[in-house]
Amino acid sequence: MTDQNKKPDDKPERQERPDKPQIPIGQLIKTRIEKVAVLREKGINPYPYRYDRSHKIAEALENFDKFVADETEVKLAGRIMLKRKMGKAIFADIHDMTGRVQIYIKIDNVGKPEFKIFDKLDLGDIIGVTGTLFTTQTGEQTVMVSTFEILCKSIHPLPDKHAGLVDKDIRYRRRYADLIVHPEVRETFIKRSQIIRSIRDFLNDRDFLEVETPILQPLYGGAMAKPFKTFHNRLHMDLYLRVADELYLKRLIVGGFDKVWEYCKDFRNEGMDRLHNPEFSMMELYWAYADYNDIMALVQDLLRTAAKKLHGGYKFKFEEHEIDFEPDFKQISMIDAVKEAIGLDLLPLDYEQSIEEAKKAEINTEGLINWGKVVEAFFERFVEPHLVQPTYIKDFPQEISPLAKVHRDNPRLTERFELFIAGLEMANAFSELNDPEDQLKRFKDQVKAGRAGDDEAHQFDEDYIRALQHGMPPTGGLGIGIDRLVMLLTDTHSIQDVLFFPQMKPEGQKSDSDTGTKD
RNA sequence: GGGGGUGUAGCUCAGUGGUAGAGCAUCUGCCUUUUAAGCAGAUGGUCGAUGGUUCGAUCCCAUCCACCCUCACCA
Repeated sequence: MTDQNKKPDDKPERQERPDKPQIPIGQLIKTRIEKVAVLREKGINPYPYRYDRSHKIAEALENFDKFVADETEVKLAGRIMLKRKMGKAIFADIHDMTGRVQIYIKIDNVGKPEFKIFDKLDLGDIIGVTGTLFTTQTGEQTVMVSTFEILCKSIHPLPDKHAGLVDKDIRYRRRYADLIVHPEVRETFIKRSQIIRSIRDFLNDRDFLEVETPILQPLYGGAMAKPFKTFHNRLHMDLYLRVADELYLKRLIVGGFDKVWEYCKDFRNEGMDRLHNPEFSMMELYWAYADYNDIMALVQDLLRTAAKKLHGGYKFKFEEHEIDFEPDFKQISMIDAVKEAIGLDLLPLDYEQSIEEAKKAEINTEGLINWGKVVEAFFERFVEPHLVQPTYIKDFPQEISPLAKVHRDNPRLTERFELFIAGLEMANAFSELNDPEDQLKRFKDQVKAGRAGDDEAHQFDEDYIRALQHGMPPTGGLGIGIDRLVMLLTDTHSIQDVLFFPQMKPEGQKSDSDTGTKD
């Protein structure tokens, strides 16, 4: 976290306190540490270097009949999740990334000393087993273990084997434990990876060049948002964590790259809730010689591709909705959408008239400093919550779209659209403003708005104007919120559940007087 | 920021104005095809923190901390 109050040469605070370890060394852990010592005394390394698996668990089970017939010896590895001792035999379940399998250890097969070692193993230990496959009397496919190796001794007990981890706070803080005991959580993140991969493949197929641009920026721009601020000691200057990649990517368009995109983390210093995390993932893309209509077609293609990859088709469930990507995504202008919803045409109104209408509609007019903001407020109030099936809302007012090109049919509007699905804002795109004179004027308007108290107004980026002066071809640009896309496609309600490590406050410390915790 | 809720064993949760309980996990026995294995016994807690009321507080009150839900504001 950056902190404006901190002096530049402050050293980062130490998080851990060695005298007070965060994990209490309870009796359970003590017992396990003693087991580690016992293993070492027996000449067994509890943390060996490698293990040659012959198969993943799922592979062994897929070939079960064949392997039984051939008496194929398999070598599997995984974490012990359940253990059932039957006197001189033990059943256990081991898990790897692909699945689970039951293993069977008999004293007759492994010998008494080895059997005793296995008997002392704990839930959570990682082992490798060698054996053949068979089916038990109750019909379960099982590995008859001939030998086993300890691959990692686990010291910290796992959460309850049935209930798992319930406390959301602990699940996010100890995601490793959450992932061990909740396969469905693992599944969500595998899907996340598949979605990102399908986007990457889609763009590669269309000759978009994947690039990287600065995260630390001397000026922040490309989105209406409050930034995180930090300080570079040697340069002795403030830097900002990017709120968007936009202005750098468009500089690359100026530089002659026709199609560029970046998969990136952006940072916004604003509220946190089920849709917002201070750092989040975006995909931004810029396409020379295209306009926002081309981008609409591209987005529809891209989302269909991702949905098909994940669901095998274009229909899927999200919360109580069935989302359908099959029909062409609906398009409607923001003005028309409001008109359709409440019968009010905002287009012919001037600012004062629009404010009057807003008051009549009981919209809070605080901060609505221009006509564009009023239009947006009407849209958010009366239209946005009802957008379930994919809908392009297009032609945003100019005042709230400082980087978008003026609409070819109406100078009050811009060629900009946002895509809404299931009430979520999924994408934001424009025909990019490439007229340096107009961009200069828009920046000046933003600076004015900033002085008037709009703390999300754009900064004036002189070098960006200079880049546009060199000439940027007509360009269509796009940003897609990846976390929200993953939420949509995995039917997940909260952004924290599609981020491995969502932002959390530091873990609670003992609030006694030994530390100056107040600051 | 407003409203509501929660915080008790490693995990999941009961409970009471007289300093605590269950299931799972752990430890010790018995059990060679079990599967949330079973049976018998045992260990384990400054009951979120600090103050107050009280003879006595885990319980009542106040403050604080953390988390969850929700409204508002923003992406």
